[in-house]
Amino acid sequence: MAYDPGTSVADVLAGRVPVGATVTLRGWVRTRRDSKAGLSFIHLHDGSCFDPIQVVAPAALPNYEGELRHLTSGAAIVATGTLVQSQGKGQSVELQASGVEVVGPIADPEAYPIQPKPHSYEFLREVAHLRPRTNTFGAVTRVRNTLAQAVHRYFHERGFCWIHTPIITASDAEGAGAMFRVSTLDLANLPRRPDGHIDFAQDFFGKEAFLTVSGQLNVETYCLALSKVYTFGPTFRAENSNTTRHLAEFWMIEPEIAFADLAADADLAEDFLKSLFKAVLDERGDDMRFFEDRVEKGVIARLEKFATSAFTRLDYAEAVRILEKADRKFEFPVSFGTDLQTEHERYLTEVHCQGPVVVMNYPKEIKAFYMRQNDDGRTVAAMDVLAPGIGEIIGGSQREERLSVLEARMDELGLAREAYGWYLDLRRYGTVPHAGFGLGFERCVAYVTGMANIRDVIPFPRTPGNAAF
RNA sequence: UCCGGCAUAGCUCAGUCGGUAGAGCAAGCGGCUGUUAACCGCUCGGUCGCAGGUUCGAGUCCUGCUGCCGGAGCCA
Repeated sequence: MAYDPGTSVADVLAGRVPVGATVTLRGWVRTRRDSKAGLSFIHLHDGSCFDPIQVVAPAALPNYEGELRHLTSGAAIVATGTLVQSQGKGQSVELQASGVEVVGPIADPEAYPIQPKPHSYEFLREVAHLRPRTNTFGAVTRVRNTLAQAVHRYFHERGFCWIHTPIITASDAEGAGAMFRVSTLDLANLPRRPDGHIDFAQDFFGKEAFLTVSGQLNVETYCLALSKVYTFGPTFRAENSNTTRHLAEFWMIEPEIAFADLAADADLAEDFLKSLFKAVLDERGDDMRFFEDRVEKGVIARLEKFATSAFTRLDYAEAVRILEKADRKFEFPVSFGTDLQTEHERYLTEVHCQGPVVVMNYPKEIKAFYMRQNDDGRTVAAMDVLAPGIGEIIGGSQREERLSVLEARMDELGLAREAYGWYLDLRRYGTVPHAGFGLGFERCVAYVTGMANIRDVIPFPRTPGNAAF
């Protein structure tokens, strides 16, 4: 039998239910106001859209005195009635209730943490199981969902294949950051080899295993068979990072395209980001108006500008020249060969270009081994997409597809070729120029919503010292 | 990890020169009103983060610890 999704508040407020119709709405109480005219106004939300619907509960209802007049924020109710034009201001339609069932009352109203008032984000992180009931977190959640759907839609429509790269990796070839160990060994009684080292041969996988820090190396294998691929899944970094833009567990999107160079990679990044932001502007106008009013003035205009104007593209060397000529003192001096600091990225995006910037062709010394060496011998075909207010949102590169060049670079860096056997095979058998990038999904959500802290755009943030819930 | 800041009622905060605790909101009761961040009155609500120290006396000054927040580094 077909699933009946029922009627949502969004259906009603969007006009998909005619005035005069009888509807049943299910959700949670946001506020209740009483009128001695013999009725109560209950704002009901069900998460389907930003606005709640006003339910008018007449005092004549049998459970009015006993239950409805005592409803407080957070109680779960089922309201049935007639959809009518509102007699009051502030909403066009409302539900004239013929019955309101209290499904889940609030056990102790004084103890219920979510009050109809502004809360600090710090406090709401301590009640992360209840914060999705607030305006802000409802809006963030819907925007996050719209972005996720838009990611898959963008790639699907362009013939990309979604590759499910592993979460657990026993490959010691990642090198993108500190990793979380995965083990079933008894920590209190570790098996030892004769030389005293831990005997990982007795561990679950017969060798050391970790949570992935990136699906890139794995997804390259499918790229060199299916041409256009991407990953979208959780990744893990055990870095002791305590900032507003780092999480120990976050979601990353990593497309990889074959027969493509760095310029194509940058085109993809720009086109992709723009399509995501357009989707949010098209689908979540209600939530974006809230972010505009209460979170960050100007977010909507910023997104619109982002979605319609070309990204500035700069060579790293050119970026360095701009910074050297900048009419401003930096804490960290810039010169060719140094990595760009946060203050430099901010100057480029917020002052010099006043918009997103793609910085390309970095010195090879500050970039990963797999990035393709340019003909100048000192730079690699790497790019970062920098966004005003958030910094690096995308990092990508053309990959080194030439076996001898890749092996030489690995030797230079002291990386053991045996550990990368399957990765090097890709360069032995049918190698092609290919490129890709990684987009931190939460950074994207934070940028779109204007939320200042990445811990507030993921349901249950994991950071050093904190894995509650 | 480094630097800085903060910790007082369920929440957001005030608390002067060191003299034993305050407001708004929430919650409860009442009043008023087609209300909408409602309004008015009353009530309930505190081991001032923890442990020491100085002092006749510490929310206030000092030391240590813990937690949180911001910035930096690492990166997405």
